[in-house]
Amino acid sequence: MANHHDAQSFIMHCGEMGSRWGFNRTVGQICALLVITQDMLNADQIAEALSISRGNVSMGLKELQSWRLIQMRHKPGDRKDYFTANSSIWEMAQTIFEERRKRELDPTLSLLRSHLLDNPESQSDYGLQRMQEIHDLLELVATWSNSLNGMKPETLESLMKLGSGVTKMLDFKKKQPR
Amino acid sequence: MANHHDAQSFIMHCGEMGSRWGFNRTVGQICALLVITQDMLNADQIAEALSISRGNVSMGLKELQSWRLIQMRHKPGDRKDYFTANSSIWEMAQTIFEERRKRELDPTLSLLRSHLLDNPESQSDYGLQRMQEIHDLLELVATWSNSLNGMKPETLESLMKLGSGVTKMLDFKKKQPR
DNA sequence: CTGAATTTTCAATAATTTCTGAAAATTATA
DNA sequence: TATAATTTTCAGAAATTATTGAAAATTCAG
Repeated sequence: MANHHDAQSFIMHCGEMGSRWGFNRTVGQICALLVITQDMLNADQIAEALSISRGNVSMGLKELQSWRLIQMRHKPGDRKDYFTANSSIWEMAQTIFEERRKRELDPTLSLLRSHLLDNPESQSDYGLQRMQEIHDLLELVATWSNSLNGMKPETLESLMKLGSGVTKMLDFKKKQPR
Repeated sequence: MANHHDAQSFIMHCGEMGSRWGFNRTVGQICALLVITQDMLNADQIAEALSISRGNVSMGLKELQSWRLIQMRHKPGDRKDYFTANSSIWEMAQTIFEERRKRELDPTLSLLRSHLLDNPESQSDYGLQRMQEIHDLLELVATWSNSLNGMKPETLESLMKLGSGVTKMLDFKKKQPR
């Protein structure tokens, strides 16, 4: 690690942002550390590097595994568990996206679904109408985010690079259907 | 409000989800209440409806205004401030999206930008390389999310309805450049 | 200007979340 | 199997965040 200061400040930043990204400070720090470290690290090394307790590292690693962001490995002749970031940044981003959908959208979607099923006479009620709108929006976002999941990094990248061009593409497509 | 139970359970749900969506319980509840209520409400009515203190309502309303999700209005001959959700569900979703980008992406993007500028010799360092990758990804996501901002609800909707079809469209575009 | 109506602020406290570290559980080695 | 190495758990402590409510500030009608 050439510039220790940069690494350290990046890790601390990820700790501070952690809660905004859906996990806590320690989890953010551990994740950052594993992402910018090439070697595999064991729990003691992580605790040492971040000055946090062994128990906290254990919980953090469990959380990161539940997010499918890190991988456990073993070194021959070493009984310790070693950890490393799971894959490319692209794939990690996709995973985070998917996990967040599960945590932030799906519960609400299922609540709304059941409410709306129980109330077929929704037309009349303003509140239920709004809930229907929210439901439809979330469903669309969920479908769409699902379709991102399957995409290869390259596809995703070229799609994103279109940026605002995507609007133009839409118009283009409309004028020349398949 | 035809079915009081549905409304209440939706509001409570939004309170519980609040923290996952980037605000706290009360803010989630106030937002939900204003979204499914057709009439404008004043702070006392909100406090009453949610059984929370007047002070808490005041802070929650301020927060929601900073998210640009609600609007303050006045009734003739009434000195109280009245509040209502700002716009359509579509537009609210766009706003939330944009605000979250500002809070969850922009700070990291700017940290990374400055680190990478300070270290032109990044090639050699694994950590800096990874930071570069994260930077590029975030920049792409930010650009792309910016392009969503300007879109009309209809455009956004038709884009989303494409769902996974977006991949096919990409291929199509490649084969027939402009 | 005065004072009533209203909103905002903020210190105190309640609630929640995170973290520690020692004990319990697990796993591998001899 | 016994024991040493390692990880996990979880009760309690620490830190953080949310909430209350009373006091301060603001706004406005007369």
